[in-house]
Formats: sequence, C-alpha cells, structure tokens
Amino acid sequence: MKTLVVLLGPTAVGKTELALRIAEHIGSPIINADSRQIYKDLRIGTAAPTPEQQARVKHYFVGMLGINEYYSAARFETDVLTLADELFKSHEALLLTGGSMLYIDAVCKGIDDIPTIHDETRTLLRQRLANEGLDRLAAELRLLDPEYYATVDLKNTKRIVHALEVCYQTGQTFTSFRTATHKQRPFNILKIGLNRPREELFQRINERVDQMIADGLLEEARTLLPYRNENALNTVGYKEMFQVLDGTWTLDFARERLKKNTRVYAKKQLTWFAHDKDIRWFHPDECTSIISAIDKAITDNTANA
RNA sequence: GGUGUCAUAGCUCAGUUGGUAGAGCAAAGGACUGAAAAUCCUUGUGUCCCCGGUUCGAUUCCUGGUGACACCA
Repeated sequence: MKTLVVLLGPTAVGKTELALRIAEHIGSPIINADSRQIYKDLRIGTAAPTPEQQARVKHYFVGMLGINEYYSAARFETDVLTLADELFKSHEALLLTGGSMLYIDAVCKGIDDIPTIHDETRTLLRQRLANEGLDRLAAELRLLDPEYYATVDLKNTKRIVHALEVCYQTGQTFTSFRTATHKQRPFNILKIGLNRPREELFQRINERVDQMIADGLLEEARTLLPYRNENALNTVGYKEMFQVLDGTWTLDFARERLKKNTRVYAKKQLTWFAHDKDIRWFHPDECTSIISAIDKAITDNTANA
C-alpha cells in the first residue's frame, strides 16, 4: 500500500524547512495543507514557501487561489484525494504538510457531505442576522433542528447561521448530514507531529513576526486593503496591519498584538492535535529520527501491499 | 551619611476608613464537520518585602530592618 506522510505542527515550529528535506528524501512533491498559503498574494503574512523553496520541490496548493475565491476544507479533501490518486501512480509515498487542522482531518478522516450553501441563502441569513439578532435565529434553529440546538454553542454565530442555512436550503435538519464517519482511504497515513517547548516556540513566533514586518508586511497589507472584507484576509497578520493602515493602532502596538494572536493560534492548533492519538511527536531537530521513522513506515507499507 | 516616597499576581498598578485582595497586560485550559490563521467558551491564593508591637483580628496602624527611587550633603 502507498503511504501518505503528514507533517503537521503549530505555526512557526519549523515545518517548511523540514518538509523540504523530507520531500527530497522520499522523492515527493509537497502537498500544502494551509488554508491561507493557498491564496495568491498572501506571501509575507502567511510565511508561504518562497520561490526558491518552490523551485527545490514542487508544491501544490500554494498561491493557487485569487483573494476573493471561495474554498473550504471539503473542497480540499476532494482536491487532495484526486491529486493523490494521480501522484501515487508514480510515487510510493507523498508528503502532506501544514497546520490547518480541519484541512488535515478532512484528508485523513473525511468530512461529512454537506451541501454547499448558495449565495442567495447566505445573503438571506446574513440579513436576518443583522435585522433580528442571534437570539431569534437560535430560537428558530431550536424548532428546525432541536438535536443540533441542544449541543451547539449558542453564542457562536457562525455555527448557528450555518446550521440554519443548511436547514433552509435542503429542507432537512443539519443533524441529518452530520454522520461523523471516519472514511477509509486507499493509502496508509503516517502522521508526524512537530513541537517544541512552549518558550522556544513562542520565541520563534515573536522573531518571525518581527521578520515579517521587516520584510514589508505592512506594504503587503496595503495592497490588499481593497479586499479586506474577503475571508482570506480574516487572518492573523493582516487584521492587525489593517488597524495600522486605519490609523487606529501604532505599528508597535500591532506588532505585539500580532505576536500574541499568533501565539494563541499556535496553542489552538496544539489543542486540536492533542486529541489525535495517531500523531507521532518529534522535536524538529530530530531530523534523523523522523526520516528513519518515515523510511520504516514506507518500507512496511510497501511490503504489506 | 541625612530627608522623603515607595515595596501587593509573571509585568504595570489599584485597593482594603483594620475583617487575608482585583484591574489591565502577559499567561493557562477547552470546544470545533463546508469561511477553520475562522468562530466561540472558561480560568486570578498571591509568604499583600522581613522581624517585632498595638488589636479579638494587621496586607492595612506603629517601631526596627532590608531593598528601590528621588532630593539634600
């Protein structure tokens, strides 16, 4: 059986460099699992692989979308499976790397088949939210899908609205789409998690933020200002810079907020990954151990074909 | 050396007319199924600098120490 190596970990832990070495070692391109690096024009703020790095190893899902294009974890699942199917014809193992938890899970475990919401439905719900408020919508969800209402976080606008969108558009409950089945894949998956002591990770985050700003993050944000309401720009790094461009924050204040928000994000990633018992954790410096673990898995999987 | 001010959470500070304390920042924990770098929830015990004294009771008032800062020599 073929092998999908998944290299994951919190932001700034050191995935990019190690991914290049692993990819070169196993002769695989890099399938990027990062919900923001997938957009063009978010180069500095997402620490996207550089042109030099992309010249070393072929990358997929980097700089693929325009800033206003819609995308989702479910599409990522489909796109990656299609791509992997093709690439496995000529590769024994492939490397998927990134930090977007839901994207990784969508590929490894699958995501339920929930209809994509039409623009009209989205607009309608957005207006109703603005006019009636969250409580009214929640009350309606209680009637339309009591089961989901009982478990959902009633203060979480996105969840309530999305559930209602599904109810409206399909005439069925949101719950009826939520099967939470763990899909089987036609390949083996080896999950390698990268982590560092908290202090070390936070120091790297702080340094990287300073570097981003030195590299011109503010200017990058300035060129993106017309698109600030797009989802792609609802992103740590850009949100803070927009405040500076608005004149509401100083650059130094924004710098500190950006560092903090990135730290919070890293913690959130670690919380999510902590549930996954399949992950084998390493310090990024343990390159030799990681490579040999990967080699062994690939050999074993090939033998068991 | 003298005088004065200050000493409370990791940091900056507030406060207790004497009944053992709380903000901001920092930090910690969690949820998560089609916008996920999103969205949302929870969390503050700390020798109130140290030794004594007054008091039923001191972090608070008093003596003495120690340290920091300011001014004067």
